[in-house]
Parts: sequence; structure tokens; C-alpha cells
Amino acid sequence: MPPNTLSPGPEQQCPIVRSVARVGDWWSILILRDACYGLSRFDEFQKSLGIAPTMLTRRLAALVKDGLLQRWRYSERPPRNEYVLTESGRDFQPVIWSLLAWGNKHFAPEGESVVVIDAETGERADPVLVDRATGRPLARPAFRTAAGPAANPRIRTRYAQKGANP
Amino acid sequence: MPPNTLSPGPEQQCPIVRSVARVGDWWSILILRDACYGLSRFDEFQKSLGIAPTMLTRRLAALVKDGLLQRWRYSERPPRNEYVLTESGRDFQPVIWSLLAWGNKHFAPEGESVVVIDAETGERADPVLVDRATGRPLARPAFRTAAGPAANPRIRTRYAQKGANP
DNA sequence: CAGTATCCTGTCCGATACTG
DNA sequence: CAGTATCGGACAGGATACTG
Repeated sequence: MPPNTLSPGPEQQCPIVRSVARVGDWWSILILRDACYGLSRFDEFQKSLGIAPTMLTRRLAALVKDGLLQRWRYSERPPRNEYVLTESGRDFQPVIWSLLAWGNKHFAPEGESVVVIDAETGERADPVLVDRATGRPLARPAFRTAAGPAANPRIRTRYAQKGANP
Repeated sequence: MPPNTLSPGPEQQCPIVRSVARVGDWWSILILRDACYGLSRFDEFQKSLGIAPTMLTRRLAALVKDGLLQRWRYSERPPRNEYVLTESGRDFQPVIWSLLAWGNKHFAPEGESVVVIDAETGERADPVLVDRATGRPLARPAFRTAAGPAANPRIRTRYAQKGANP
């Protein structure tokens, strides 16, 4: 992570930067992937990821600190914790599935090894990002990114030049 | 990036791992964000990101090598390149917007500074991931991740234990 | 302007060893 | 089993200087 990208203060930042600041590394995304799947115990993550225990401790602590996972002590003696998704952690699932769809489309020449299915029927789902109100697929050039109501001058300038709207 | 996670060979991997292998770092995601917005020249990226030129060279080269950006020489003397999105690069836009929506929802207490809008009307869009065929929002527990047709034994085992479907 | 070359520092990350 | 402590190497990433 570039050290000075977040300074001076997160309130000046683009929401993508804020997101990436929390999950902008390999391990965090993969841990969240596994947590979304249902893993919660230290050794489950370790086995699934092949991660060094020391690194797993660090990344879990970071995810807990950022509020994506919650540490839950389910046994006092011996001390046992599990790491469960918070609301913001669960809301990361669409990002995971977007990454999944993107990987399946472009980096899986031999076919799809992991898919999203309807949990009832088992039928394949095809993830697509749409506008909630109209159901129209979000894609350029019909849609674009723009400064929002809470944009600071820096953000406003960044998104001002190209085809600004009233 | 964990060095041994990709070995031995990408054909054994989960599609999320393949995706993250290409964009699993800060700078790549931010460069793609800017490229999706329309930036294409070296100094545009540099100014926008505040990235060191040497690092920008490295990341651009990696993105070109992975086929997300294409280097396009638009002037011979002086030599000038621009970096434009390939099809797979353009298809990364939904991931960006998913990250945007997630950041706006959870890490923007003061309001949304960047939003997706209809390029024609300027109206705000609310990104949500749905199933293309039915339009149903993709969320657990109605939907879940499962092994796909091209799954190898390792993947199949991983997704076998919890509530497998026929 | 659009980069490349070189150097240096921080830290990511794994290996190993240890504890309740 | 569920971690913590410590060490060391590799590399991410910034600073500076240089080139066409």
C-alpha cells in the first residue's frame, strides 16, 4: 500500500481508495472470500489459503480493526476465537462475485471452475451489475462516474472536465 | 502477492485468485480506475495518483503484460505512448463500481463523494449485482458459491462440504 | 514531456520456534 | 489446536538523477 495515498485524512478520499485501503492486498480479499463462503476458524483459513500463521494473525487483526470481521470467543478454556463477517464484511460479497465473474470470463480458457448458483435449485446465476431502480446494466458510455454531493474540491476537480452535468 | 499461491500453474486456481493475481495491489486497481475514467497518458496517471514514475512504469508494464491495458504509440518523434483499456480491462469496470458502492455505503459517513450517474440524464444510479436472467439480487443465502463444470478436484473438494446440490 | 537507471528504506511474508 | 515471538530475505515503492 502506498504509504502517503491515504494522508492527509480519509475524509479527502475517493470511495474506491477507501475500499482499497481496507482490502487492497491479496490476503484480505482471499480471507474475505473464504469468510463469505463460511469459514471462520483460524486453522480453516490457514488450511484453505496456505498462509503462514503469523501473516494470518496480522491480516485477521487488520480486518477486525477495520470492522469487516468480528472476533468472537466461543470457548474460554482453551481460548478459542472465530472470525465472523460483520455487516460491512457481508456486503463485500458482491465485490467478490464481480471478481469471480471477471476471472471466469477472461482468465479461465478451460471453463468455469467456480460459479454462483441458486442455493435452492442449484441453477447457475450470471452476475451482472445493474441500476437498482431501472434494472439497466451499468456500463459505459451509458453510465459514468461523477462527483457526488459530498465531493470535496479535489474530487470535484477530478471529475469536472469530461462532460459535466448540471 | 504471496509468491507460492499461484504455483503450480494457474490452471489449478480459483477464478478469484486469478483475478486478484492481476489486480491484487493498490496501484493496479487505482490505475484501472483512472483508465476507466478516461486517463491514458503517463503523466495523467502520475498526476492523478501521485505515484513515483518508476513505480508507474512497473505497474503499467504489468497491466500491459496481463492484457488489461494496451500500449499504443501515437507519436514516433518524440516517442509518445498511451495506455488504453483492452476488452478485459473495460470489463473490470463493474468491479470498480462494486468497490465504489461498497466504499460509499460503509466508509463515507459524511456522504457520497463519487457516484455513478446516467451519462444522458445525470441521474444517480445505485449499483446492485443481480442474476442476468432473472434480475434477482445476488445475495446469500438465496445464492451461494459452488464448484463449476471445469472444477478440478481441489476446487471440488473445497466447495463440496456445505450443502452440495445434485 | 515520457519515461529509464540507480540507490535506499520499509515492510510484506515465510520459516522456525515456542506457549497455553 | 490456536495462536505469538523472532529472524531474515525479497521486493514494493519513493527519491533522485539522467536521457531523448
